[in-house]
Amino acid sequence: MSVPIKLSERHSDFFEQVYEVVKLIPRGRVTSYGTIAEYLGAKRGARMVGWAMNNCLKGDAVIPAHRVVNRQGLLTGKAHFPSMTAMQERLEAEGLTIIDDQIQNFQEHFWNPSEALIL
DNA sequence: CTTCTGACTGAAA
DNA sequence: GTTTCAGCCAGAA
Repeated sequence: MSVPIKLSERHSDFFEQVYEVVKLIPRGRVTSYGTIAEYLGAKRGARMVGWAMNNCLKGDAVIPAHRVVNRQGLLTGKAHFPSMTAMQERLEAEGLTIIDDQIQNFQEHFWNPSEALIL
C-alpha cells in the first residue's frame, strides 16, 4: 500500500506496519530504521521504528529485529537483545559477516521494502 | 502539566 | 575525513 499515513492519525497502525515490514525482510537481508520509517511515510520516525522494536520484544509478536540495523549497518540495537552476541550470531547464521558490530558489505545485503512489492 | 530520553538521521562545522 | 547539533514522535517520570 503506498498510502502515507499520519502518526498522529493512527500510531497503532504505524507500529503494526513496522512489524509487517520487518517480518517481510528476507533471510540474509537487512534494512534500516529510517528506510522502514520512510517507506511508511514517516522518514523522521526512525526513532519510532526503533522504539517499536523495543516494544515488540515486550509483545508476543515474533519480529526478526536482528535484521534491522541503523543507516550505517551498525548493530546499534544489539544491546537490547537477550544477549549482546545474539544479534550478531543470528546475522552471521544467515550468511552475513559482521566485524566490530558492523555488517560487511552492508549495502549488498541491504533490503528495501520496495522489493517486497516486486515479489 | 513540563522535561527528558531514546534500537535514528541528516545537515552543519 | 570526523565530530557536533538539531529535529523528529512517542512514552515514561
